[in-house]
Amino acid sequence: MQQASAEKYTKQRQAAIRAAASVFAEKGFHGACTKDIAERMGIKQGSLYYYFKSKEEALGEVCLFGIQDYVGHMATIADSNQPFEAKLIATITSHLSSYRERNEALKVYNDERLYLPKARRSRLKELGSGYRQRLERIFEEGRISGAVRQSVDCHFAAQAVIGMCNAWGDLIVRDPDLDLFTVIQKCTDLLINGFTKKTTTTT
Amino acid sequence: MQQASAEKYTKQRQAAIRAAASVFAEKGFHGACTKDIAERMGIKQGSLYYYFKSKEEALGEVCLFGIQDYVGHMATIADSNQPFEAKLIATITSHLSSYRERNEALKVYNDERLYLPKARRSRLKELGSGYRQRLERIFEEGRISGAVRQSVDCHFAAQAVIGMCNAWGDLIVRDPDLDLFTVIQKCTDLLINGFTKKTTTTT
DNA sequence: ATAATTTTCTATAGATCTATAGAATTCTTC
DNA sequence: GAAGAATTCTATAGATCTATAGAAAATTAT
Repeated sequence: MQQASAEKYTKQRQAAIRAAASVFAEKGFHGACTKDIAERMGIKQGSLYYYFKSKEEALGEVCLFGIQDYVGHMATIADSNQPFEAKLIATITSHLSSYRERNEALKVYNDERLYLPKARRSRLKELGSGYRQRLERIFEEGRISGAVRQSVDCHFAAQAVIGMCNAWGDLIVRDPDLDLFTVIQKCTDLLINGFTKKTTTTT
Repeated sequence: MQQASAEKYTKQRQAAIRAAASVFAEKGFHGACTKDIAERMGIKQGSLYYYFKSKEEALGEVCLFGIQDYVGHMATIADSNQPFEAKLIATITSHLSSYRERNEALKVYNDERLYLPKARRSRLKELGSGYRQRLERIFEEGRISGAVRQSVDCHFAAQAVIGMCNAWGDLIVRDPDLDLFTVIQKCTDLLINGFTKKTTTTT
């Protein structure tokens, strides 16, 4: 009668995950009720449990869906042979594109993932810290190759990029007319060159 | 018998607000229950309603408490006569200091304020957008005075600073041993000079 | 068409949570 | 130490929400 838990990604289950993402994004995990999610799918509350064993499982799936895309992307970027600036741009592009495409799930990942029980969070944590480590590594390599200033703290730099992307992601989500390409350009310029007037001295 | 709603800031009420901040920060608004808050104060659930008319009022007070400090600070900074860089440093210092001092309330403001009903949110919104506008103005003035590059988009720059401060705030909250002064230095350096190698040409 | 499988429905137990009322206690002030 | 005010307590109504069981409907395979 029940199969749920088996991680099949049928079209229906995708729809369930998206519905959950949408409701969680709007009302938060605890604020949302399973009835809302079911209704957004056009089914009744009880039927939702055909797709998820529990409300928490739904949250877990949404979070995973929210990040798996750009986290996967990061592995490719980090392992590529591009110079520092190209890697940075690729990172920002990937992150901001995700915001445009699956902003709801991403918001849920950012805001609600801590409400998951530890057991369910571990996989996410793995992915998240893999992302951060790779980004940090990019900065370290950039420093070695001379593209990044010596005084830059790689740990803080990575955190800064993530923070900025999330802040700009908000703008992107709020204003659907905002041109993604323009945003990416502005952002990378800011990060690479800083605010103040400088002149490049190509090393 | 009841006086609650009157906005008295007695010591007890401050304690109530801090207790609420602590619980909301940990469990989120909907995830927290009034019993948790009361227990953290050492009183029973029902007694909490002596201090707050409702759970929502508690959230509102916590959010206000979380930002009023550095929002107030911003007015002073913006109106002062310092040059651009000094204003930027003062902004970051104020923001990050707030994270160290009242991180719980600040986290609640960031994460939970959207769950407030519109009526109660308006005052917060006013404060928040005042902050943002002043910060944007600082960048505009900096551009006029020549301290900020022409290609910098002030709207995005302000958003970036806010996003970065919040991301760094996370680090500060997570690691209490982190020296605030060091963090502020690293952050401002990153913002002012960017990641890549440049040489200053003092205008 | 019949059987088997998948999906959805209804109804509900069991749990939890907010807000209130009114009594009981502690603190102030004269 | 008695009167009045402030604070906390107990008990509860009324509401809401999750998860489950088992019947019903829809879909697919034989």
